[in-house]
Amino acid sequence: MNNTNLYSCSTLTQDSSCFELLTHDELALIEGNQVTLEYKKGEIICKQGSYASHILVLQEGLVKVYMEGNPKNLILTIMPSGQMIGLPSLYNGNNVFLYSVSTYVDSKVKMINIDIIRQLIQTNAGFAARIINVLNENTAQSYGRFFSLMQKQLHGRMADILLCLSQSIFKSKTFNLPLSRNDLGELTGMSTESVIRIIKDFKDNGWISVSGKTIELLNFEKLEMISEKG
Amino acid sequence: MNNTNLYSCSTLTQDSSCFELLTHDELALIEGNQVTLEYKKGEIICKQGSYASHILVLQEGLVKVYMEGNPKNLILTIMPSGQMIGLPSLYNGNNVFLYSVSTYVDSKVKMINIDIIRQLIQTNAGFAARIINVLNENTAQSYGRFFSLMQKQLHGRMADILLCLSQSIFKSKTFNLPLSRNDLGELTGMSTESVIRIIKDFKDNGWISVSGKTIELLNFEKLEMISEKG
DNA sequence: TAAATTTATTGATCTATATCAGATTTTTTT
DNA sequence: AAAAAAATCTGATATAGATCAATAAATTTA
Repeated sequence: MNNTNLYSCSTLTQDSSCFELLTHDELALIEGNQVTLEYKKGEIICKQGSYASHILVLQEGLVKVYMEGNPKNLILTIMPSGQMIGLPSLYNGNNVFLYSVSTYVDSKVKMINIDIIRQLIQTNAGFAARIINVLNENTAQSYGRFFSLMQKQLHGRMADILLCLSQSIFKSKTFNLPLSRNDLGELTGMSTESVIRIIKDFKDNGWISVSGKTIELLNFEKLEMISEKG
Repeated sequence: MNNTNLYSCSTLTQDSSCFELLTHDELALIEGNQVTLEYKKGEIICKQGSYASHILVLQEGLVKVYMEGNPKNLILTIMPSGQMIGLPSLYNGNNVFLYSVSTYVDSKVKMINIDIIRQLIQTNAGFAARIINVLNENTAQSYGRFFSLMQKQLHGRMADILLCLSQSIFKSKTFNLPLSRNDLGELTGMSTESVIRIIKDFKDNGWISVSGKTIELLNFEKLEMISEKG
């Protein structure tokens, strides 16, 4: 079975492609019912449980999408720019955000009135089809993570996340990671201490190198093997 | 936060409501590109990784939707009749089933050509909107389960599943459960032995009664408390 | 620049839950 | 109905990974 999607921490598509199919008038409708806001690093863009009046489009930045738990949260996904956030709230049953979203770096977010999006879905089938694609890509990604978190042990889960960060988010084998060890724990479902021990272990084995916030993947094959074996 | 959705093992909506919005011609198109098959208890309806040529509509029966793992599978959801299965494969990136589906009881499944569904989505925006609703309901459900499995201990997870089976699937506090202890383990992410021990524990405390395949929930408040506390 | 706070790290200990092995019971097959 | 196979149950043991506690390093604030 093709495993490439299975360790994803994020999706790949630039979701703004949804808007390509809109007419001039429809785009104008969106422009008239939208605000673009700037958020500083660490700020909360939307809060789980709050009324979802808008769909978010991340124009610039990097955010985490997470469910709030006590004492630990669960990070569902990391999203780079281009992604749409909050689509599950289109469903009338969840007129509330299923998750919270906060920024890792300074970010720019376009917030589009959710009723306008609902209206466009009802009138422009091509647009609706694109939205379905985005939702399905997210579903595929989240099942992959679900499986990874439920069935693999710490090393496999950490390998999954490192590979995904490299391949899907930063698209480079070296990247500057604005996540804390605690965040990595909430992403991989392990304690902060375990994150530290496993990263140290990968480092001691020469599979990655770490200096400050910069991580470099030195041995992809080995990491993929660890991901595979669980 | 409202927690009622969070322990769901399944969704609630009768998804066939999607088809209400189709015209006579569109329904005829579906009828012409569909087969209805009967499956015996325990048979596999679709296999993870196989080419997804059809969307499934469960007409009668009860199935499990699961990801195959070694040595244990992960049951994503239990689906009663009325539900559509395989929608994530509408996304061109996954023209393959993300999961396997097999029956718990004799079942009847309508299999609709996936290209016809794709076509209807492109031409009938109301239909597309209904599909989006179904996808979003599934997403809400799967995030709830994700959270439950990742953050709760055995007792909380078992309470979640029992409450969900009672409320969403069987809609009765007494139900005949065609799942084995092993299946319950794959649903709650625990070993078969742990399933047995926790059920025994619930029984010894008088919160449920078990005889043969029949389970009765005797103390909802207590089970909800256990689900809440994790 | 110093003080305060947050984050990262390490080692020691603990515990929830898996694993294993064997005994019953139930179901299926012959 | 007997035999075989599968599922359930129980107790004993093992272990992956959490938790705890204390230190060190890095940020932030004053």
